[in-house]
Amino acid sequence: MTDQAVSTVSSEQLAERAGVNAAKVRKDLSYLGTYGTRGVGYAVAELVDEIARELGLTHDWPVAIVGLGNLGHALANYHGFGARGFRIVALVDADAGKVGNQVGDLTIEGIDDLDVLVADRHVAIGVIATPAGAAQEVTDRLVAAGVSSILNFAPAVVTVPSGVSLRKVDLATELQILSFYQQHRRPSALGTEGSDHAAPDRAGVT
Amino acid sequence: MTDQAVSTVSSEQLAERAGVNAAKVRKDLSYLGTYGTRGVGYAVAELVDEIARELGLTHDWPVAIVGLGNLGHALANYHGFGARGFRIVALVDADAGKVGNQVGDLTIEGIDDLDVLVADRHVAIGVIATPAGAAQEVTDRLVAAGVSSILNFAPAVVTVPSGVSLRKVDLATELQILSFYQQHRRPSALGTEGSDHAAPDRAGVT
DNA sequence: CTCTGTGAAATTTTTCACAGCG
DNA sequence: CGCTGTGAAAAATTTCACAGAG
Repeated sequence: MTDQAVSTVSSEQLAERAGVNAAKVRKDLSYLGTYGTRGVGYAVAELVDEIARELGLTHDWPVAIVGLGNLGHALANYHGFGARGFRIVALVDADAGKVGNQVGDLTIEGIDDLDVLVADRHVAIGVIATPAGAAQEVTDRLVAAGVSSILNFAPAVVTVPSGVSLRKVDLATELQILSFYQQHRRPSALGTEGSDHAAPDRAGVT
Repeated sequence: MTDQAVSTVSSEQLAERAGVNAAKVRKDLSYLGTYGTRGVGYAVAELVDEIARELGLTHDWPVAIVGLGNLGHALANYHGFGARGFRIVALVDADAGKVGNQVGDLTIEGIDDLDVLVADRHVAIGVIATPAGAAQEVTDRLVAAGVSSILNFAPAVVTVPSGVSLRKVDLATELQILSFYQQHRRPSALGTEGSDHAAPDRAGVT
């Protein structure tokens, strides 16, 4: 909407785009302390700012990616990160054959440099894109080095100490969820603008 | 647990591994119609079978990946899929320079062959790994060709007709969620076995 | 008039707690 | 005994519905 120079938006419009109830939009935004204008709606620019602030996107979060296989490369090249304030500051791989290779602006570094590099560049978020077998060890090393948020793409369950945030993206799980719906496809479908298992995630707290 | 030849498991044990309450495990499993044995627990093999059946993993779901950039390659090479019954049967890209390239066992095919290929190989699930700009068009073509489930990795919102399942994995969103927790990090952390925003997804219905 | 902000109601989810089976 | 299955209670989320601000 910002791109389209829309200046204000109603809860009804936001609700339609998000596929939810308008009351929910208003209730949720009310928790942000965001004030819309009665009779008008929400100022788009203001709303974007307030949400960015609440999500911590006004801070700068240096990210390190560990594991430069296909997925690691995909993540390293992914433009969406920079656009939302995440700065990739290090690419790390255990394979000596990859160390020294250039990926975009960055050079792949060895896993032995992890400690130094995390400290020097104030890495806040570690992304695990290693094979499953290496995931726990890499996680431990990242945490030991001071990283407090981990995003795990490896198909392995890893555990972290209390106080460290952990999220896991499991590609196969996503397919399983689709498979579940395919399996239970209703004879007559509901919904207006298409189906919607696209709803975002739930999450617990540390 | 199957790998470790564990024969039975209690709701308490499952709950600990999943990071939830034991009563929830029992309640949830009760909806499956799965019967545990009182005083003993659940038979691992039986539970795995019943869950697989419920999720539709006993069926064979042919998958087509569209867009063979880094992410597409990562997905094509990702072993977790086959392990859970998803068979990748086609790789499609619009770039003539990529068509004919081999990735694993498959050869990249042109987007113009999409219709034929979806029909011939009974593709049930389409994975979008294209740039954002191409996502909606590719989705439309997949749907027109008969694909009824879409997993969208492109950083773009796509819409599908009613009756088609859609999920979106947004890599930047995952980072934003971590950033939110980092921002709101409690001075004293809770939880025993580490934090847990690793909780799975919510989902709506078609 | 329109559209927000929000108490209150409705609904859904989660947890408790315990009867009862093996 | 130990652990499931499940009503009932508790908690959380979502929706309703409307007073009131602009």
